[in-house]
Amino acid sequence: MSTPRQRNRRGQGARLHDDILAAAARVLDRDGVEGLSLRAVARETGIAAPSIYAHFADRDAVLTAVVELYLARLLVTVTAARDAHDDPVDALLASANAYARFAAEEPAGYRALFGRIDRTGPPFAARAPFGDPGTDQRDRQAIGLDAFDHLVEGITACVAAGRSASRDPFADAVCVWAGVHGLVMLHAGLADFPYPALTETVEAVVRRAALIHD
Amino acid sequence: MSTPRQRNRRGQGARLHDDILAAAARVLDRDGVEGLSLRAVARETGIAAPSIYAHFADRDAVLTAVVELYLARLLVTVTAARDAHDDPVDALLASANAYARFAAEEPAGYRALFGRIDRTGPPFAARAPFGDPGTDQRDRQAIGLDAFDHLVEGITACVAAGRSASRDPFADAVCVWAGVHGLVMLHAGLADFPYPALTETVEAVVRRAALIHD
DNA sequence: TGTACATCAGTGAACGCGCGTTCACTGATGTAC
DNA sequence: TGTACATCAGTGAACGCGCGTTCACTGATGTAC
Repeated sequence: MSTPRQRNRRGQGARLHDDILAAAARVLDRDGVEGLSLRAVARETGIAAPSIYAHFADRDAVLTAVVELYLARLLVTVTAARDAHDDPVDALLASANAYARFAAEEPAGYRALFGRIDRTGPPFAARAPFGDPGTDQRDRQAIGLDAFDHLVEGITACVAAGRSASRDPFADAVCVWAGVHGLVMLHAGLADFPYPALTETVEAVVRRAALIHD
Repeated sequence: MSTPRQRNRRGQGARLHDDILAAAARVLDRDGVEGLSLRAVARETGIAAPSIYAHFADRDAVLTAVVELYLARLLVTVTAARDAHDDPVDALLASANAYARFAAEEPAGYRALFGRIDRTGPPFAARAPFGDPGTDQRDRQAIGLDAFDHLVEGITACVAAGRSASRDPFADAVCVWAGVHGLVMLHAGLADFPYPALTETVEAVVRRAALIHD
């Protein structure tokens, strides 16, 4: 951003927060997580680097916020795709495809998501697979976990409809997730490979991993 | 490495090459690809940073060499696991498990492998799926591609033995690879999750993706 | 056997860079009287 | 309506750091005579 921004009016300072976030998302998408420096974000936003500190504690806070934003958008996309179908198999396939397409469109964000979750707290391990939504502190991992719970429920719904032979929806959800995640990561990390079409491959992976029949 | 090394005798300078490589592999394993700086490698080796330039052109060359070493070791491991079985299904499952275990043991190396291949030339796209071993220039990607060809052949062997319903071993090999890759990457990126046992999950993923029956 | 010398393995100091972060500041905007 | 002032949004210069890389060098090892 070479055009210098004009300063916000009084009381509108919070706007810069969102501008920084949007700029950071662009930087992440363009240069990857290792290119996401405070100075790069400041350049992209069109401000001086120290201005960021009025809105984010440090570089890490910016990265965390970008990843949270990405995760929230991903979740909305997947949920919308799922809710567009009544048939549980269609819903499962549609959400998997939405997930894969979203991740494939912004691979750097997707990679950052998993790189980030890595370094944070215990809540994943602390929660039992289906456990305890009472003491749920709604942080990023909990949101991510909810998404996984949705996947488990999606497979369970297929079983209930007589369309899946799964006898352990949790374990099979791990297989589905691994397949889709792996597909996305392969495409992102190894772009020059004669892959079959993404959509068809996602469908095959999900059908097989989730033991869909008929 | 706080103990200063004693210099090699004349004619033995090439030893440092291997020492640097081994030290770089340790650094990669410990600090990840972003921690693999020339100075960190020099510290780990017990030499001054400029000494590296006698053996590697630049930082990138060190990283490339480490990744090549990693890939070569991975290939040996997988091939050995495969060759220990006569039954084609057993061979397929064993090689997938060897792959996954190796990757899970050195996740930073595995990640670096895919991060590296990314940024290099066209040979993956240039080669047709089964094409043209005549003009094969044997570089790193070609080696990686060979590994993928082995996977395709493994599935083909299962089909020939009447143990797989695959009608497109290439496409199904992509599914298998994605599943195993995804599993490894999930474990590496999101360690705090109540995964089922890795070996069982790998086996389920491979059986389903490769359409193994009986 | 002794000595002068070439070679080789490796070093220490220095460079310029981009980074995260701090600090004291500036100048426009709104408000109290 | 005018003016003094507080507040707010944002800046510019500077810090110390680790980095990749360069350069001229050192000192042990082997070799020619």
